[in-house]
Amino acid sequence: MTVRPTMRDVAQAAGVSTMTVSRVINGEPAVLPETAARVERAIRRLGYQRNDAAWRLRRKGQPTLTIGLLVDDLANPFFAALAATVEDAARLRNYVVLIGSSNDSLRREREVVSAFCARQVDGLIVVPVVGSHRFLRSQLALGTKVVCVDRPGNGLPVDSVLVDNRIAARDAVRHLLDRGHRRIGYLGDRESIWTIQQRYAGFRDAFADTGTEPEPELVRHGSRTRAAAAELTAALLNLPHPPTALFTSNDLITLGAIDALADKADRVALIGFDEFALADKLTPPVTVVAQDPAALGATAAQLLFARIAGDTSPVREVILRARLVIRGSGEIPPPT
Amino acid sequence: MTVRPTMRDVAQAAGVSTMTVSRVINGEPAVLPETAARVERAIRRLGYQRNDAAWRLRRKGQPTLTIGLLVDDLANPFFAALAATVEDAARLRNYVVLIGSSNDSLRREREVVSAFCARQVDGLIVVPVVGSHRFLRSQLALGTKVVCVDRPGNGLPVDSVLVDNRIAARDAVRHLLDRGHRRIGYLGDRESIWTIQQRYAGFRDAFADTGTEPEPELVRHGSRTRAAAAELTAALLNLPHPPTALFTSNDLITLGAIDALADKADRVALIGFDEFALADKLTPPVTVVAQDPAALGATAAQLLFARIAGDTSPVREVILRARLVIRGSGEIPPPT
DNA sequence: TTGAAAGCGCTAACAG
DNA sequence: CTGTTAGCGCTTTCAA
Repeated sequence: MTVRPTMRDVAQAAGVSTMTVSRVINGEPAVLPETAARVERAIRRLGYQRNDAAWRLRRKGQPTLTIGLLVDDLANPFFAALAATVEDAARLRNYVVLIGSSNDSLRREREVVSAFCARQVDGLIVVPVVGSHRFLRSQLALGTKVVCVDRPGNGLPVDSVLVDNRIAARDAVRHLLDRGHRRIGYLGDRESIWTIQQRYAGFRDAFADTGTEPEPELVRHGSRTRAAAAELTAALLNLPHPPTALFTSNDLITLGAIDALADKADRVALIGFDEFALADKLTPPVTVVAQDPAALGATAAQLLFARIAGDTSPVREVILRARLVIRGSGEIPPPT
Repeated sequence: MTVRPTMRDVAQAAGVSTMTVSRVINGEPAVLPETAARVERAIRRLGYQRNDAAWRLRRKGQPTLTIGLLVDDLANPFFAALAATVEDAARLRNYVVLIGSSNDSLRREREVVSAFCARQVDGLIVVPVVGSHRFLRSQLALGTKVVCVDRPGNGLPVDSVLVDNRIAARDAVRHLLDRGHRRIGYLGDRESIWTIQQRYAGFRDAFADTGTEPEPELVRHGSRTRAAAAELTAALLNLPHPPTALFTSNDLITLGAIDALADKADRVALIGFDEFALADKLTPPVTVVAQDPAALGATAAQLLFARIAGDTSPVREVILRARLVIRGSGEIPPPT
């Protein structure tokens, strides 16, 4: 609980003025090597460290070399992978990363982003919750750079990095339709989430392309956990006229569906959105729509640091492609 | 790129002194409601936000309400889960979290921790790399609270939260020995990592308990990736006299071993350290030694915030238990 | 109830 | 090469 020594303490100990200490610390050449050595000894002896707050106060406009990253849920491997690449990109540029999870709550998003901004982050990478982002807008006006990732910024004039969720979902469902499935179950997360909306739209698109419509009783929205998804899946499978195939709207829900399928896994087709570890090792191996969270994070970081470096080009929207990884579960034919 | 308005701008706009603005901002009662209202209007109009650096400079000793969290690799689900609970615990206390990965490099650990300390974090939760932590020690002296998690602090006088790796590994290997296995392969991560050392020691303990020793040719250290682990596993399986069982020292390595086992999975027993998603869905389901990363994170956060709040009790070491989750792969008998 | 002056720890600008 | 002065944006102290 020692008091941090100040520059004055160092100056006194070295018998010089604070200016000289400042010069030594900032590596300015105009100091006699002998003096510099004396100062450095004093610094070491006292364990002096520059007071960052005072430094930034004086040399203002200096970046804090800190960015904020707000994801939906850090415990989700998808966001963890995204966060890890952002952190990598940041460290390469001598930046550190403040991290937070919104858990899909606008209130929490606002709280966390405000806390980040109070610490004067130079930029923010945000997986935005649906809703109004007035507070983000005011931060933008103050010069904080913002990039949205995974979901668009809902009217916010900022760069964003997205995945072609709708097309990828459509292609996946078309893959099932092509194999003769008609009764395809849809298992979705909360409808308020943009990516989920897109994937559901793609699900409907695939049907529309064939001039048909999904069976309403096979569409289940709103499962937020693996267990909830398992329950909804079980309910679908227990229908008098159950689905012959399932499309699940994210990794957690895919896991829940797998839980519920159990010994029916080789009879009901399944395509899940999101790659997950060991998908290739299950029986049958699981066909998925694979996104690349690392690419999302890396691209977002690249855009953000370009803006921080002064890039003032028009707002960009980068769309990354997801790809269908065919493994077996999606190729199970409907019963004849 | 607007310049942030200062308190003086607000004071000017409201026709008062900066002191009055300061009082309004800090909610001091001694301000005429009418004046306060005028000031508040000006604040809103200019989009004023208090300059945190200046504030902390003046009211010194104020906490930054920021902690740093350094894990080995954020992309690893184990550390992601740990990080998520730390972040939760922090937010409950109005704290934000700076995050970083060391990737098992002492240099990176030092760089990241230094960067955190330069931002005056109130505390650090660290998964320490092996080696000397002199720089951490100097931070400790300056009053920064530190808690080590997952691995001990190597002589650092700080609280730590660990898992009984050695005992858990011994029990797992004993489980294999009890079922008649003698040729048990060991697949390890880098030996420099404390947890890995402990698990290897437990592996040897189990043999020692039966008065035997592991087969040296079946022990392979140093695989740092899933692919490397798969290669080493394949090499073991291709020996003239291959192992009848495998013990893998963490999740990544377990996955690699599973890759390599492929169609031999129902003939070679396997117990892996670390739980992983879908372990129960593989064929055969995988017996694991399960740790609880959320409990590690929560406990570490609890200890850290207690210290930050002024707890000066003697250094504590909390040991959490890992437990053997029996699923099938670990119960495959040796060929007769 | 409000304001003026001083100073937190540091550095820019100028002297010497 | 080194020191002095002033002031970053804010709050403390004291006076009005």
